[in-house]
Amino acid sequence: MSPASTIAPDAASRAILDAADRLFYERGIAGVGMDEIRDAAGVSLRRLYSVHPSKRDLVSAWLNDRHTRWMGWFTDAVDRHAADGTDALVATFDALDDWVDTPGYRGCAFLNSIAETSEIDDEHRAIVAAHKRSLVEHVSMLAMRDHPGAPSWLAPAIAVLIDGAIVQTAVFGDHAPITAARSAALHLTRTSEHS
Amino acid sequence: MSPASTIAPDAASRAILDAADRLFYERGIAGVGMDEIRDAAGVSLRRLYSVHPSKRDLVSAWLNDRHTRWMGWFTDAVDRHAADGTDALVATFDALDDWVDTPGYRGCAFLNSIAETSEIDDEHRAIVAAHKRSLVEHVSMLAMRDHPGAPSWLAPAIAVLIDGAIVQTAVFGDHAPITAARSAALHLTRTSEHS
DNA sequence: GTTGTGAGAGAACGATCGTTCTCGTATGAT
DNA sequence: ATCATACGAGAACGATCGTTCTCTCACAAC
Repeated sequence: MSPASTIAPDAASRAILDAADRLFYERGIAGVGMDEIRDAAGVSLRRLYSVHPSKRDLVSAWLNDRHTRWMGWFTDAVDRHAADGTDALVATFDALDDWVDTPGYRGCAFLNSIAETSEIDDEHRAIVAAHKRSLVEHVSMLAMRDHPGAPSWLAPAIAVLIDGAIVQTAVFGDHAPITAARSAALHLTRTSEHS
Repeated sequence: MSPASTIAPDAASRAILDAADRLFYERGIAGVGMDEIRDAAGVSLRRLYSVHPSKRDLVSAWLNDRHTRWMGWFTDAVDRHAADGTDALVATFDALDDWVDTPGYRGCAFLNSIAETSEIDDEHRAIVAAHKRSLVEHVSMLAMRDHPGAPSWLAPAIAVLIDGAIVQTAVFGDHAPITAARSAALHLTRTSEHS
């Protein structure tokens, strides 16, 4: 049987990362074999290993790729929800509301990935910590822009509410934690200035 | 070589659950083999399987056991920190502060366990959801007792802050998220009555 | 046309791990 | 004392999976 046509290198890379994203996110890293990534990406195992020499490497590449895509989506979604005058810090929870409705929602891929990392995998942990730091920094930027007089704990507290809402919605399967977090954020942004 | 003396059944059960708790929590469920549980518990594989017919069963038993022990510790720690007049809802973060200093802290064992569960494991998910519901209910009880006039979103928002603080401290490795969450909780409990 | 290179298909290998089986022995009943 | 049962020790089995290897063919250069 003749081999299937070879895909262009960059298209193959994209297909691999897309397959990794879908499978790793929905079933966990340990729950997906390289064979399944190969099948879903439509590449050969040989090609897969030539692009990512190990599963660890593939996971790192996936996390980095997802980081840029998720942060892009998040900042856009917050801007969109803040466009009608909603406070940007409060709008972060409207963005989360959209996300949770996505089919296959399973919480935060980054938190999930370190939770299942047995022993210490410094590389993956570092990527996850950088991602979360990114999130906290974006929230801080919004807070400094819209609430310059707010206490210094406001932005990190909003970030804590965001992560808490993400994990609780994954556990409970409903929007209630986001709704409660949004109410708290609304209250905090309205009453914490100059305190 | 003569076999080691057989341990009494209930002592063996306790040793198995203690070993499972230490190993599963520190290295993840998939990262620990039944052989290691056997070694750490000091029982034979035969006995281990006679008490828990499968690893799944052992994980369920471990989660249930940890649930009762963790909730007992948590409620006690909150009471202890609230004894000096600190608001009970705020004291939850003082309790978390103690926990995070524990050597080997790796965040919430329940959240970690569902994060690494590939596919859908309904049994474990149900235990985790029940645990988190328990936590939310305890916080609600404290809120109704000490802040009867508070809005209905206060207790679930505090619970979101608790879970967010737990996961962020695990990611960042410092107390900052707990400190910020505590400040937010303090502000919320002081200003949200009757609103 | 010949030849060399790169890659697809998928078998194979080695390690890990959940689970079961075998064997030998200690213990308790008769 | 004999025998049956229970159980510890640990080998063995089977499945899974990350990784590599082999075989083959397409295609480009000369």
